[in-house]
Order: sequence, then C-alpha cells, then structure tokens
Amino acid sequence: MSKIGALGYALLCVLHKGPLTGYEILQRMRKPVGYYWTAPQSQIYPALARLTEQGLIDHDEEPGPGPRPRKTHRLTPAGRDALSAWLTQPAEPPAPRDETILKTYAQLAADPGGMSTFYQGEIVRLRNQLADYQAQRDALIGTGAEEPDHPAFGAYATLTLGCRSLPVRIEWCEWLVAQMAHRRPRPD
Amino acid sequence: MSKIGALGYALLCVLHKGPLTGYEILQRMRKPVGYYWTAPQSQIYPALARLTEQGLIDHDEEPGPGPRPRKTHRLTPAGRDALSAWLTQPAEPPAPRDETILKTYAQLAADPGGMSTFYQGEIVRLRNQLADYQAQRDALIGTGAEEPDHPAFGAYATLTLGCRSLPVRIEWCEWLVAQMAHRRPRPD
DNA sequence: TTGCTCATGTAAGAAGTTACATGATTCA
DNA sequence: TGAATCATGTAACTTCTTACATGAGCAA
Repeated sequence: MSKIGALGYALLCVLHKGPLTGYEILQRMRKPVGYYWTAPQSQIYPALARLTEQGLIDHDEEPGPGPRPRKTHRLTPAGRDALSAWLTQPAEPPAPRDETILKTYAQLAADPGGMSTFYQGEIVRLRNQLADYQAQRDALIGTGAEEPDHPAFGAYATLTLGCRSLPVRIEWCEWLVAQMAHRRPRPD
Repeated sequence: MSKIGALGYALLCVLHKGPLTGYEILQRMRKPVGYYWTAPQSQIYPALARLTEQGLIDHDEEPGPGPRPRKTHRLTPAGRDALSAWLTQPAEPPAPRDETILKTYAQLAADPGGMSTFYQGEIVRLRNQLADYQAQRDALIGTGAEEPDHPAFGAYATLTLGCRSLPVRIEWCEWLVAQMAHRRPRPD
C-alpha cells in the first residue's frame, strides 16, 4: 500500500468526528483546523480520491448542485486505525519557515523606521488573531469542552495554545518597536 | 526581471553580514538561521545561481577541494537594495503546518496513554531545544549584542523569541499530559 | 581503509500554489 | 442582473525533499 503523507493524515483528522463533504472539509481548513494546518481546494479533492483508493475513507453520493455528485466522506475502520496509530507516533519537527523572524535576523540591513512600522503592522495582525482565538475559545467555555473526553476538547486545547503563545509574540514585537527607536538611522 | 521568492530573500538575509560560500550558507541554515528558516543543499546551489543571474549577488572563484571551484558569494548593491526593501514590507502570514497541534485536535481518536507518551516526548524535544537556544543566547549576553546597532542583535532578538515562546509550549504539553490522565481509556 | 569535513552540483518525484472550469440556487 | 454560496474537479507551475554523484585532504 502506498503511503499517506501529512495532508492525508490531516484529512483523516478533520473527518475523525464524523462524515463531511469535500467542501465542508475545505471550510474546516479555513476556520478551526486552518490555524495549524491548511490546504487549498485543489489539493483536497485529489487527496480524498487517494484516501478512497487506499480504503481509508469511503463516501455516499447524492446528486449535487453542480454538474458532479455531492460526496459525503467518512472514515473506514482501516482509516480510523491508521489515524489512531499515527496520532501517538512522535511528530517529526517541522522545517521552520517564519518570514518575520528571518527579517529580524537581517534587520540591520534596513532602515530602523521602516522596521518599526513593520513590527507595528505585525502587532495589529497578531492582536486580531488573538481576539479571534479568544472569542472562539470563550464560546467553548461552559459547554463541557474543558473536559478531555468531550468531543470539542481537541479544539479547545488548540485554541488554548494560541491564546497563550500569541501574547508572547506580541510582546516580542513591542520590545522590538522600542529597540528600533534606539537604533541610529542607517550608517552607510 | 524575474521575481525572487522567499528562499532567495532568505539567502540574501544570510549574506547580509558578509560574503560566504554555499557550504557556509548551508551550515547557517542548520545552526543560527535554521531555527526559523531551512533549506536543503539541493535548493541552495540552484538558488544562488538564480540570484547571480539576477545580479543580486556575485562571487569570487578559487580552486576548491573537489572537482569544482569554490565560490565566495557576496551581496551586490542591487542585492542589498532588494533586501532592505523587502525587510520592511509586511510579511504575509505563513500557511501554518503544525503536526503536533493537528494531532491534538484529533486526540480523541487515539488512546489516552499513547497520547500522554506522545506529549512527554514532545516535552523532551522542546526542553532540549530550549537549552540550546538559552546556551546560544547566554553566549551573546555581554558582547554588546543586546544593543540594537550591534551586528549580532538580529541573532540575539530571534533567540530571545525562542527562549520566551518555548516555555509556553512546554507548559501546554505538560497540561495535556495531566489532562490525558483524566481521560477514560478508549471504548471500542 | 573507512569515515569525516570541505565543496559543488544534478535528477526525480512529492507537495503546495494559483488559476481555470462548470452549474444550480439564493439573496440583494 | 449580479454576486455569493454550494459543490466538484483539472492544469500549469513553483517549491521542497530525497537521493545520487564527484573528489581532495585528514584522522582513527
């Protein structure tokens, strides 16, 4: 059997709570799951076809709104087994690719005023993200999602990480704004 | 002129402090820069060739140890301009791909004991990473790198972020280990 | 003589991005 | 009438990963 790949497992994860259409998966890849895993539409449909071929998911078909049938995908027992086996295996540390930190490393090659504006923009973006995370987390509090056996506990836990790590990053940007004020304007 | 791409800018960043050979760049992509940007060897050499074609870097050649000449690359004025212009532009939020958080989302589909072991493994890995960051950051303290005009300030600032954000993540994993102890073992 | 470091490159394939394409229904 | 939502797919392209390939000098 051919191997699955991170995207395949991501789709199995999204399906772990129940059947969804490709379109619904796509939406989850924006809203709750998209905070830690994303994939564009063009990747999702071929990947679903591969997983179906591998017997890890299957689907019902109904006549859809467009020219093609609407498919509702669900995990097969084999898919559920593959998922649960993968979940407990150590995650390989991801290749980090963070443009903001990269820019910070080379920050001396740019004008301090420009960098300050850059970090201020980051702060705005991060604060908006934090507000979004907090709103969603607040909506879960009191629903039982804080209990680890609750179906929404996974979502609650991921939002908790976001709500704790974003402030650290915001403070770091604020510190850098302050530091930029102490830099001399470009000595060439 | 063709466009540059994130990898190209990453290479310009690595070269901002002075000339390096491809091999040296490769090492930076493991050690100081690799914490927030990585690229394998097979990507670096073609990318350097592209940047050279675009006139953003150039190089000296000396006879090398192997069959090919050893090249020492440096930023051209055009390269330095391209870099400094890019640095101050807002960074597009990166497509997040974090296996650990993804696993947490679907955590209910696995055995709590297995997940607990998983998070304990993460804790070990993160603690080692933190120790590494702290050692490198400590080595910079007292050298003047804390001043924003110092050539090592960029490295100092990136390490500072690592030293502040890793503990948050470690605590989160510890919290999850505790939560897993409260989960009922899988009803199959 | 086996393996490591220095030093550069290529090839094949997987994964990810951007854009195109269809077509019904609903809402302003 | 025009845009958004639902719903599925393909094509072309770029980027990233894994593996191969060469070869000198040095150390155990």
